[in-house]
Amino acid sequence: MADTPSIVWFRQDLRLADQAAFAAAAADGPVVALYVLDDDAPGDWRIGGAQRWWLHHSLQSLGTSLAALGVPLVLRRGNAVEQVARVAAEVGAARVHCLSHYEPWWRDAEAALARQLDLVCHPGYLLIDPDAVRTGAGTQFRVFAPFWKALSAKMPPDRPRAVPGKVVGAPHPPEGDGLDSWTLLPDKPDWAGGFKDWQPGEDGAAAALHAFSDMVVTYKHDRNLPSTNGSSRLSPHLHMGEISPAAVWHAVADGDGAEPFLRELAWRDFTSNLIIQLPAYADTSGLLKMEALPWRTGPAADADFRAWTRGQTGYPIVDAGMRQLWHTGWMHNRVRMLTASFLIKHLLLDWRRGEAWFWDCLVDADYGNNSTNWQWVAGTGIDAAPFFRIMAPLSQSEKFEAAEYIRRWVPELRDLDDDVIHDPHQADAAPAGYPAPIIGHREARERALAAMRTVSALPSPS
DNA sequence: TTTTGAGTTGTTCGA
DNA sequence: GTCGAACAACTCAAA
Repeated sequence: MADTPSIVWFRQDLRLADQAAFAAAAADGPVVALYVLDDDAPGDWRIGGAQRWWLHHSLQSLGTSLAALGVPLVLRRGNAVEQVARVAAEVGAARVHCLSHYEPWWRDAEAALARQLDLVCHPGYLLIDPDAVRTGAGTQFRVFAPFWKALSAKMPPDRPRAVPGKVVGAPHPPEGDGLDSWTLLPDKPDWAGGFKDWQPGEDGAAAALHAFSDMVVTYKHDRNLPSTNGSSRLSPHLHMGEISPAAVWHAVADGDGAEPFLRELAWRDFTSNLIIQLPAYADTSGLLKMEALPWRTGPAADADFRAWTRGQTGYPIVDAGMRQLWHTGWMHNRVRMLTASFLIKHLLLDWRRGEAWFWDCLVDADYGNNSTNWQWVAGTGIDAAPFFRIMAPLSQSEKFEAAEYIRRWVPELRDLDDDVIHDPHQADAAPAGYPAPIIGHREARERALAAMRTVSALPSPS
């Protein structure tokens, strides 16, 4: 064990258990723990408002856990490459350990740092190293089904490792910022009051996994019902790396009926594969000809967008979802599809506007997942859905039994019966305070189909 | 190289 | 009410 310290560079891996970079640094000698808030490198995809709330609490949790081991968490703000290099110079670090991350700005940062110091990138954000899942031709997959087949053949992942038993802090840790000085929490107004059911941090992640492990059996069915608590709600914990996907896999894989959930877990891996192949996927259609779609713009379109963000479209299931998102930083997955489809198809607004809104509002906002899912709904992605798949919000609301969900998030409709709450205007049951539908379903559907046809008729640019 | 089968999550219409 | 067919066209992955 050397006397010179090593740095653990934390990013979306804010945990101590099954954290290969932390374990490696602890084995190397004295440890300096570092987190850098870099708002410039990601450009428009800097951490959004809701996730900043989460980050504050997760860093607080990590800092407490590290302090108990005698290692302060050093906080720096600015260009990540510069800050990591500067701290390495300040403490005379021999080496920097981190987990690999796959957002384009992180891949750039890792490459830049590797040129100027001894950077060791460890696996652990995904179930498996993206390089390890390949087609027969040696390329990375672009279709989920064969990707899943190839990935699951290499499962299970290694058993998660415990927190290292022996950790020594560096004798003279560098100065850092105070967490409060970053003002990650909302102030005026404090819109995070509805976030109180979340428990960010490694302990909260473990508790969420424990709670979910009994529900895996019913996941396949219940996950589609917004009124039912059938989701894992692990997404923000996984995004922040408060728990490893390997730990999640092992907690549920031996139970009955685990496969549907494990497939969802593997989607994180798949979307990381996609953004490695297509780094600009959040900004550019996977199908180039889709860039010619005639999105609505102008004041009327902007007003419709505002109505969508505020949950004032007159479609109860859509409004319930958008309000849940605003109040809790999370939205049920079925409703994410419905609200996204509504923005894109019914309102004919560019999918990137919705993507950016979700990015700012979701505590689980993730570059690969968010872009892949929006492009899937839009039909612009490389895994394009058929253009005629236009979700019908009213029939989906009935099919997936969303009445209680609507009552919870659209209190104006609280007193309506199940048979009218999905479409109160049709039954002439809407109370005065609830807006009329922003557009009729049939009319919207036909407009969307016409718009899609204009690009389908075009030759595909090659 | 060519061929073949398949692709997360749907909706509408008409028999 | 239930059921099957139609809704397009393209790319990917593997044989």
